[in-house]
Amino acid sequence: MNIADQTFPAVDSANEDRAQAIRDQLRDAIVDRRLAPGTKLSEGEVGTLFDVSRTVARAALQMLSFEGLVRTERNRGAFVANPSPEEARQVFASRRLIEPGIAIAAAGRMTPDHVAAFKAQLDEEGRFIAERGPNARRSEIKASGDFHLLLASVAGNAILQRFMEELVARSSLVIALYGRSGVSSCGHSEHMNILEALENGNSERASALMLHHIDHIEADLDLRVRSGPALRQALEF
Amino acid sequence: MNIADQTFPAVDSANEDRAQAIRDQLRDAIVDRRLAPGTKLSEGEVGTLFDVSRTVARAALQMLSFEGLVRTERNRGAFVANPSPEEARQVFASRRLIEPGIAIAAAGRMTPDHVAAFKAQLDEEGRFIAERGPNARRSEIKASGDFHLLLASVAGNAILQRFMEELVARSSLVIALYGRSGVSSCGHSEHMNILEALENGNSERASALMLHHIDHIEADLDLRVRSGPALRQALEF
DNA sequence: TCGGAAAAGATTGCATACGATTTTTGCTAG
DNA sequence: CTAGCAAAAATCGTATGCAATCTTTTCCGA
Repeated sequence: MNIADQTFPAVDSANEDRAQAIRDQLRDAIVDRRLAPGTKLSEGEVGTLFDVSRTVARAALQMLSFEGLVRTERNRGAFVANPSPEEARQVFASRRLIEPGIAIAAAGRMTPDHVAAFKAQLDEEGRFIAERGPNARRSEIKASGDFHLLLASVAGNAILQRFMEELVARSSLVIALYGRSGVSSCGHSEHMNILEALENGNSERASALMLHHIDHIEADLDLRVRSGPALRQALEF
Repeated sequence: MNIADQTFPAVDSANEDRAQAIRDQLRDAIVDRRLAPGTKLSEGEVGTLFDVSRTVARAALQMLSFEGLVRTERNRGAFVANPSPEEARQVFASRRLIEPGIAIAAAGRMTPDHVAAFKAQLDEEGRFIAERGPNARRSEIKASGDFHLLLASVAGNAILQRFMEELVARSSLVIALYGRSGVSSCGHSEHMNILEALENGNSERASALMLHHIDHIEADLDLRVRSGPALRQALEF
């Protein structure tokens, strides 16, 4: 897949930082799997696509590199990250550590508005599952991640929220690379159970359900190294 | 305090990214409190000090801004971060969530080499506590943070390790702003207790001790807003 | 035909230049 | 002497240019 095959909506929020807007667009594209792992993101190309100079494009790529979504090699350029199985395990180990705690924090802060937001989120999730086709599948993965991000925002800790954004984005990459298939519908019902526990203020149950949920997501991955890892890395795929 | 009052050793690791080297130097200076919260870090000044162009200096400042050590305002510049009490609470809430888990992971991976490294680390910590003067106090805070970073490295999760680096650095800022005084010697003995539990492979105890340790550090802070928060912010101090 | 070296091309790293925005300075009127 | 405004200085945001490095192509000899 080539980045030039993609189209990006114009960057509208003019007053804000342009680099940040470009980063957001690219991140969405990566998380949505419109940009496959390993895709080269050259500064010039990104700059041309978004109609900015290489300076700005470079800044956007640097941000993505900090988030672990892009890997940069000196004098070679930036590529959509290609997480190794080990990295994948670490992503999920981090989530197992953090998300149950986030669920507990969120359980203590749920308002009716929050509940409504979750319900809307889960509705959308359900719609995408009902649909078929690769496009719906992408949206489904995205929506599934958004549930976790919504939870993090309710928890009210900006630092953890930012970290979760990174972990969810990287999880999406990992699932793209190592996912088998039929996890998502199962994940949907788990999300609903978690919301139920949150509504009831049952933080312990929400936390436990979250832990199992993460385990289930990871269990759906096939983290065995496929060919020789050296070969795989040499071929950059 | 003015950044120009500081001196920075020359950037030696030539082949590596210069921006990264500058970031490391600046981070050390911030964590060591040689650069006080609120200090302006202008691109030009940083560039001149390290003998690079503004382009490189800007990249270094952008990195620090991602780590939360520097706050940048559009068209105004970069300043050493001035975390609010709320931010401070979030930093420690994050640490309470993560570090006990890191202690458990580390307990299962301790080798004799690790134990030796910890002993050396604690020795150094003890030396700085024995010394007096503001310089020793700085080193003491730094060494105390290094204990937590060493633990994170033993835990073997690169993602969590990077996150801990951020949290420890931000904690140092918070302590600079809101710390009372006599925590560190107490912290030293707690570190030794944690190491003992780690050596014995008693992960539960290490985890519990870590949690209490973080509570103690936070309890030593005075997070009441001093004057009107708006005024304080307006004065940028 | 194949292997390898050299040249051409592409891309990054970095410095510098210029317009835009903010901050400071200095002057004038009250 | 102070308030307010205008000009000057400083600083940032961004584009662009050049050298260094990497990649690809070309060409030549075996």
